[in-house]
Amino acid sequence: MPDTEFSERQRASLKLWIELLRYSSKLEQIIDDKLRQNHGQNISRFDVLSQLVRETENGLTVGELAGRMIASKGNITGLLDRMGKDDLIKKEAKTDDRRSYLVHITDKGRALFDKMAKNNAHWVEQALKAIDIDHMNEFTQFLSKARNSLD
Amino acid sequence: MPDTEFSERQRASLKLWIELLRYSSKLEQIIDDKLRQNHGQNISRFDVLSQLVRETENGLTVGELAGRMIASKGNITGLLDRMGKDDLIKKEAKTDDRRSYLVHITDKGRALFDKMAKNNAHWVEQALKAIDIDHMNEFTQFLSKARNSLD
DNA sequence: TTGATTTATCTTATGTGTAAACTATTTTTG
DNA sequence: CAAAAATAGTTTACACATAAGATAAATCAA
Repeated sequence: MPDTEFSERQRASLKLWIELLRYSSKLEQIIDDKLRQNHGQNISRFDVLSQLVRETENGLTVGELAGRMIASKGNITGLLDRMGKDDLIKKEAKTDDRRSYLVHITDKGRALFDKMAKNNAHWVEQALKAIDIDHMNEFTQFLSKARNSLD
Repeated sequence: MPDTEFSERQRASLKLWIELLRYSSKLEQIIDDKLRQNHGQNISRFDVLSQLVRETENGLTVGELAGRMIASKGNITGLLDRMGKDDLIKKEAKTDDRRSYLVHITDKGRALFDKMAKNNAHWVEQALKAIDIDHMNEFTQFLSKARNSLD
């Protein structure tokens, strides 16, 4: 992208955008690799489990689950099918709305999630070890505000 | 993820990680949608073209191109095949190393890229309009340092 | 120089993401 | 109430990502 055609503000925006892409995709790659190698799962599956584990009693409908997922919402049907085959989640028909299904985490899914969450916390901490804790908190706040202004 | 099991540093790391995932995936989604709707391309294809446009004279080998890509490197063969069918890039056999291929951008690819880059700069600027320019630059520097420490 | 190793890329199989069309059900509207 | 619209989820087709293994060419080592 030849810089000369753009305004100062556009140049700064593009630089930030590219750095953000670079950093987040590298970080995501690191964590995704760890999850795959150590647990045979990826970030999407971890995301599904972490949403369901908070709603152990009631479960979530497919739509609610999709809405809460961070990374992606695409092909949730297929993702849940595969996770169902692995006995990590289960779906049950909803009685009051027969279009809808409730998704629950299984005991196996919960046990796996507990291990993954523990390891993940360690890997994330390692990946961010060069950043001091005050900068981390400041950065987190900044990102949260920036995200709200995206809508 | 129940917070109570983790140290303060782990909690801060996890929060930052999740905010970063949320923000960057939302931003990526916005830009990806724009590229798809307006140009029928996605970020990976934009990434390929932006790498090739800098090397118009000599082109890049498949491996060099994969190494420079920001988002992903997976299945570059298939991606280049599809982009070749759309006449956006072309591959030629390398004479001095017959295992290798040089990838070039075509005139059509360059014309498309110029339009995409212009629009993209506008969309990125819009998406980041809530952040003042000093914060952007500060944030960019921070990310750049943080990324270097990931290795 | 020959054989072993490395390198560059491709192939294959499978998992995952995107979009559009479709089915079944529920809700809204007249 | 009946027709129309909205909603929940699936299906299909295709694009793209990941990983393992294959192939061919280049390089290294004995």
